[in-house]
Amino acid sequence: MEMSGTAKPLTSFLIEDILSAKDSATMDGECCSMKMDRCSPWEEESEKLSAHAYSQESMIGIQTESHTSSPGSSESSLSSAGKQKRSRAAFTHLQVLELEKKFNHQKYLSASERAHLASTLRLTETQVKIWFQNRRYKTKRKQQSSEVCKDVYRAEGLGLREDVIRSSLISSFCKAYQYRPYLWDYSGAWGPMMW
DNA sequence: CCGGTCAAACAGCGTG
DNA sequence: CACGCTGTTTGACCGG
Repeated sequence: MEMSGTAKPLTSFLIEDILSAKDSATMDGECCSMKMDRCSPWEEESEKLSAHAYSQESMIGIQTESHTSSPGSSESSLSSAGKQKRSRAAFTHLQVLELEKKFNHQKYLSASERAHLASTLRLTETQVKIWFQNRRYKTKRKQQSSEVCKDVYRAEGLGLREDVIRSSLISSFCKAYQYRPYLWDYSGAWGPMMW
């Protein structure tokens, strides 16, 4: 497995900038206990996202202690109590944004980069690892499906024009990401590539 | 309320 | 053993 491992730590200054500006007020107070799914600093700005992030009240608080960054041990707390419900943490706007930025820079992280990113974002290393794993898989699937789409549309029998193809792709993209505005933010990878 | 969609977490397997 | 890939499960959101 080749790790790129050479990209500059673009994340750090961005995070520190934003955290120092926005975060110190909100995040340190009620979230110092580090329920990671409760620590969105964007609460007042994005009702949808915060609703998503904070609706975890009803969920079993399995994951809340998990960012002591001992990967594998704390996160899979299904085991501990036998059969607790799996908790599904909703990462904050900021966390996803920075993960996306990092991902656009490099698709693979070395262990040290992952640890650094995890601590910067106040996630566990496992969460970062899984996020990158899922992200790579999603990117791959999206590429594959968009290629299939193009192939289908380019089939001569259909006789569809380029603008029809484009608007179709755009509309599906819009639909897919209407609730995740942060995903519009990046300029790399498969963003422009799709059209 | 229901079905579709997204995404975090997980399981299973392969690789070095 | 750690990590990756792939597919699945699960929980939350949205629109109809």
